[in-house]
Amino acid sequence: MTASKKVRVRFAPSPTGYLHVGGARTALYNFLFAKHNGGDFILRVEDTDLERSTEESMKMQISDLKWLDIPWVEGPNPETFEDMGPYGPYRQSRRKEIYMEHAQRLLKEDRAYYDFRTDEELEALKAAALASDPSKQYQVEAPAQVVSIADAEKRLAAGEKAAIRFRVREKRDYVLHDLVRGDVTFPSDMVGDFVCIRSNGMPVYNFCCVVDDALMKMTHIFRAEEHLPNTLRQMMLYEAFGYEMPQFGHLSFILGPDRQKLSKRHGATSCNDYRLKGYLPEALNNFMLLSGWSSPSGAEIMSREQQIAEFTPDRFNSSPAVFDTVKLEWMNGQYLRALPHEELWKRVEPFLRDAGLSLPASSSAEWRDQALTIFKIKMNTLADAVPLFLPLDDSRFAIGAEAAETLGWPESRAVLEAWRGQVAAFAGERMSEADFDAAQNAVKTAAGAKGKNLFMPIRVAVVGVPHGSELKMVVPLLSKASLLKRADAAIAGLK
RNA sequence: GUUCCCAUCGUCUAGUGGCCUAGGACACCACCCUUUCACGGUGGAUACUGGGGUUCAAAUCCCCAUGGGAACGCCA
Repeated sequence: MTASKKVRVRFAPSPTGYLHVGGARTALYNFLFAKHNGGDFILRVEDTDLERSTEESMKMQISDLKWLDIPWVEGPNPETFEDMGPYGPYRQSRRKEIYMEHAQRLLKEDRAYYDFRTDEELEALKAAALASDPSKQYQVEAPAQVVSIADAEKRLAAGEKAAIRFRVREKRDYVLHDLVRGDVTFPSDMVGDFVCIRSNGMPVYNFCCVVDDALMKMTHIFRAEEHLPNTLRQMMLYEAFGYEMPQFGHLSFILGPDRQKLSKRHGATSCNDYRLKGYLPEALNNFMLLSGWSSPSGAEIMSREQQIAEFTPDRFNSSPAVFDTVKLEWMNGQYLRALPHEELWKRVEPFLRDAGLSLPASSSAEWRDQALTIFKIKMNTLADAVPLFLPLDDSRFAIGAEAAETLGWPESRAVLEAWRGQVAAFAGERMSEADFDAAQNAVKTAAGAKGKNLFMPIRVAVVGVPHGSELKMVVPLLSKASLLKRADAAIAGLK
């Protein structure tokens, strides 16, 4: 009673596509809960749906979990995908014998029975029941004469198919002490005799879930709210097996802006989508953490350590949360700007490479540092780096359409020509900030322009557009030859 | 239809009977910083779904209504 067991929690996705943000949040919560309590976080693959589960999906989800830095100590090895841990196998498709043994147990104790009825027969029963009393919810019941185990085995051996159904016996209330919702009372007649093993021999979700959670010694189950009504069946199963129930906590949904459950038609919903869009896993984690849970300290941006330290289930919010991508973007910008530049470059670089940018000067650490200093201010996602770095690629440089107005100003010609002259006269390879200031002053005097009439044309002659980062910061990133070519292009664009 | 869950600014949320003329964050607006755009800073506008109770006192407890959602599968 007093000696508390080691906390064991799991994330149990079904591998039918990418990892969804809702699933990722569930994984995160379980992981943080385990860490907070010095327990273990386990990954179990629920692939009993042969139709939809694929090996490929499992690997994608594992990859997403790795990207999010949510590691598990038992489950498929993240590299080899082979089971690791003492309670395996961790894929339900490989645990069939275990489920069958449990089903046999239920059969012997008359808590379950073989059901040879066809779908059509069951349908007819339902229709008849509804016809006699339409106000009552129809539930499947055992036939008056259940086939004996011995007879059933003979018929099975002869090739007939039967499902194994759990027998819901007495009518009474079941009360679940939910960690998120408090006490929830389910009347037992909310469900009929439900299938444990399909006639094709595959066990069904609620059955596997109980067997696995019990055998894998789970102490707590945090899962999505949609499973709440399932819990009644699971409670019945725990009771029939005599297994101790873990503590449950049913998390509220993540919704789209239309307050419908977040789904593909809302756009980006998988972690992979966000990875591709240039979101940082730290930011996505932090954001998911805060939709459905709040920090007792009121913190918003939280380190992993702080998250673990503060994570307790009494902070769950029982109402659903709309996934606010605008706030996620803000948060990503916060994380991104806080990254050391070497690290930020490592993350930005693949996006620049994928965009086909050629930036020879980026081999210099100093150049990278300078470029990130000025560009990260304008970035919220890693992908935002592409249009920012693009003008630095000589082969991609072009005078943008937004430059037309600036190039039409009367003093622009004088400014551009003076600027070109300054660049041409410059003796070094790259201007420093001071060099640029001096050159700009000279242009100011020569062309008699000041304010935006001065620097906007120059900016056009540097990056191709009139708005952007501070010139004295950008100019040192470009070579003299490059600046010269650009000035020529701008002059050619004059009215 | 039956059962279950949920209900505070546009959004994420704080709030567990008096500290609430309801706090924070994003977004929005204004101003400051800034020779542009951003970043940053300061300030502002905006919410307890409705109705009944309980109580000296209710965003907080109870009931009803309304609205939203889920489950009711040999899907998970």
